[in-house]
This record gives sequence, C-alpha cells and structure tokens, in this order.
Amino acid sequence: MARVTISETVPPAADGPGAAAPRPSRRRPERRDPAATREALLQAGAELFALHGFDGTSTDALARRAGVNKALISYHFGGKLGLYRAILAATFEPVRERVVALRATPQPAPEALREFIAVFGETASRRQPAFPAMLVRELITPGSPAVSELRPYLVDVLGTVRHILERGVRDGQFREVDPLMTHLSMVGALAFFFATGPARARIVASMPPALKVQPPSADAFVRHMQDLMTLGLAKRPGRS
Amino acid sequence: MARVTISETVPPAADGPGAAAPRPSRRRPERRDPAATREALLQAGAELFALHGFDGTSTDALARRAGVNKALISYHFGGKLGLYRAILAATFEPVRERVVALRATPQPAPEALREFIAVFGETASRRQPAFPAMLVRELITPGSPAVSELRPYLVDVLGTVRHILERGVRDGQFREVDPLMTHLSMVGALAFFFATGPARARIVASMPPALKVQPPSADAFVRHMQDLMTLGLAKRPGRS
DNA sequence: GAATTAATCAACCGTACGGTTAATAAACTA
DNA sequence: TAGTTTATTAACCGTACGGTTGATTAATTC
Repeated sequence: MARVTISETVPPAADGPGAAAPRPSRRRPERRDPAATREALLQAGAELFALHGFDGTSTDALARRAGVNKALISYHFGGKLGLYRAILAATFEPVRERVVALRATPQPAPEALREFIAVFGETASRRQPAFPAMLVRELITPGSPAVSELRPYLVDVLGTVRHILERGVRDGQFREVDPLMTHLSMVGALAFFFATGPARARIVASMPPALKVQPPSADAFVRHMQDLMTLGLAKRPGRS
Repeated sequence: MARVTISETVPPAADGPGAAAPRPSRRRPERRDPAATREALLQAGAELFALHGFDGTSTDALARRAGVNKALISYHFGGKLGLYRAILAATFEPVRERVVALRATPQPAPEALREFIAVFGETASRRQPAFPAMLVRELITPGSPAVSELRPYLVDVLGTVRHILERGVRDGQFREVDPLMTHLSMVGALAFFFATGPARARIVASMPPALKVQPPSADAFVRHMQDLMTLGLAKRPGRS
C-alpha cells in the first residue's frame, strides 16, 4: 500500500529553498478531507498550469503533485478543464478586487497609478505567483477554453486604469494619452516581467560566470515601472 | 495564388472546437518541389506554433495546413521538434540582424531608441507576425525544448538596447536608468501588445456593440511606446 | 450500530498523438 | 533508356493522455 506516514493535516505551503525539481508537494493525511483535496489540486494546478500551460500539464502530473488520486480531479472539478477554470477564477478574482478598490482612492492620479503598479507587483511576486503567466498564456492562446471567462476581470482592471488616467488628464497631471494603449503597455510590461522571471533566472544560470548579472528584484522593477510611467505620462509645462 | 485544392483526404468538417477556418495555405503542385515543401511547413508551423504552442499543435494539423504529408515533417526536419527549432531560428534571426544593425547608428540615443521600437513593431506587424507570440511563449515555458537556442538572440538584442541606453546616459539625454529593467519593460510591453493582438480582437468582437472600442493600430502603439519611453527616460522633460 | 452517503483508489478504456515503414513515383544520372 | 537517388504516400505502431468504472473505505445519519 502506498499509504505513507501521516505528516500534516494542513497544507504546509512552505516552499523549500531554491528550485527543487520534482518535489511531491503534498502528502495527504490518512483521514479524508475533501476540502484539503480540492485545495491541494488548486495549488498544484496553479503551479503546473502556469509553468507548462493547459495542454502541457497532464492529469497524472497534477494528481502526483497534489498527492491525490487522478480520479479526484473529475470527482471534485468535473475534469481537467473544470479544475483549470476554478484556478483561473481563484487567481484572478483577488487581483480584480484589489485593483478595483483603487478606483475610489483619494490620492492624486499619479499616486494612484503608482499604487496600481505596486498592487500588481505584490500580487505577482507574493500573493498569486501564477497570475502573470496564466494571464499571458490565456491571452496568447486564442481558442483557449477559458478566454471568455477572463473577460470580466480584464474589463474591470482596464476600467480602473482608464479611470485613473482620465482623472490625471482632467487634473492636468497627465498629458493627453490613449488610456487603452497606456494600460496595455503598463500591464504588458509588468506581466511580461513576472511571467518570464523563471526563464530569465534559467538563462543567467546557464551563462558563464563572467557575464552574469544578478536579476532585478520584483520591488526594484515595480519602482522602475512607477518612475517610467509617471514620468512618461507627466504633463510637461511647455507643450500643446 | 489560391490554386486547386487537391483531393481533400481529410473529413471536410469538424476541425476541432472553435478552430478558425482551416484554409489550405499551400497549393500542391503536380510536380515535386522539396524546397516548397519545406517552406510550406515552415510557414504553417510559424502560424500554428505561434497560435497554439508546441504542445497544442499536432503534426496532423501541421501537415494539413501545409498541404503536405505528415511523414514529410520527419523527412525534412527530423520531427516536430526539428521543425520547431528551424522555425525559431528563421523567426529570430532576421530580427536580430535588424536590431544589431542599430548599434552603429549615428543618431542620438533617443532617436536610436525610437528606431528600435519601430523595428520591433514593423517586424511584429508585417515581417514576422509569429515572432512576438513565439518569444513570449518560449519565455514563459521553462523546460521548453528550445530556450537554450534562444539565448544568443536575446543576448544580442539586450546588448544593443543597453548600448543605446548607456550612450544616452553618457550624453546627458537619459536619466540614470537600469538598462536591463528598461529593456525588459520596453520589450515586454511591445511583445505583450503584439502577441495578444488576436485575443484582444476576439474579446472586443464578443462585446456588446455599445461598449466596443476600435483596437489600436500597430503604428499607433509604436508611436505610443516611442513617446512613453523617450519621455520616461528623459533627463529633463523637454526634448525627444 | 446498521444503513447510507461521500470520498478515494487501482485498474481499465478509447483515442489521439508523434513517429516509422514499406511501397512507389518522380527526379536525376550516366 | 536503364539504374539510382530523392521525395512522397497511406498504413501502421506503441504510447501517453483524459476520463470512467466498480470496488472499497471513511464519514454521516438515524
């Protein structure tokens, strides 16, 4: 029997240091706990789908990573696609909430924009690490089974950014800019940076030590983007 | 161009869920033409891999799109992966050449940077439409079979951008900026924009007509990025 | 504590995939 | 023209995939 020693009743969630390749991240307790099963599958799915995409992730790998029988994917989520949908919602909903909350901020527009960038960065680097990769993956895969579900989130986030930008223009702090293109460039840069973090780490790791550059931290990049956007959008005194 | 479609050996309908119209992009000449076969496969692969990724593209779909027998993928390229590698090289090599040529430009740094953005945009929108999606896809898929082959291209492009940026700082036109982060934000925004173009088109197409916004053109976005970067990097707001 | 429901498991199933093969026709050579 | 090489084809093969099933065990109900 494969039943192993009881380790913990609650998902540890504490990642080991560095990148351990095939870590079986959850050993499930002897006693049943369907909520923990669902949670383990959601967690494993967020990691694997973000890393390898929907097609590139097998149900066997999913189940193994979650420490759970493969059939439970169908049992709890109705199949691989159902799990993917659930993960998408669980990943994007918190982001949307935090972003939309910025709509009502009393801060001046440039500060609100900085705040938006900080929220994106904090979400991507600490709260929902899978979020940028999943966003990018969905958006470059037309015919993905879940793009339509993504739309409301995207619309809400875009709406918030547009709101901030238009306020800034109205208040004379931002030059006349196209809100959609500004939104796309800002979110695109952020999503690209965080989604490609692992690949960049791999690339520098495979370089001769002489050429190595230490990769920029999430916080540093957030600050970079804050400066770039506020300066790039700022209304300058002498211009039409 | 659109010559005869030889006997449809495949079932006429049912190309898959939500698949776009499968246009047979290559006529089949009665006489043999191995060079054209290779070219058709490269072309079909560039489209399909960019759209659905490596895993998401089957050899059957590849061959059907190219109007070619499936076994010819192995015959000419040694397999699906060999075809993918060839496409990657054929896609990135022209980009690198055009970018690296900018290294020696006599223009002042801000102009050179504008030129870089224009080159990226022109490549993505006209010359190699598959390029941004393939770049993004490779970078968010660690363990992709071809990341290592991508490295030299990335290094050369980054080197060029860094060269331009450092020159701009030296000449007092750019403020002190981190070249790597600047490069990542610029290329990230551009790649994201062009790679997600189809998805954005789909999203607005599925919206109620009242809310529809016409999507930004490639040229408009290039100009947006040129302004955003030059203003955002400028030492003093005032020059371009 | 018996009966019922919910959760989990190992084994199995049909299919689609990437790749191979043996045959064959076209192109080339001499 | 005969012989050889190159390009192409349909059919086939082993495998890995996602999903299902029937049994089994833990939890819940009464």
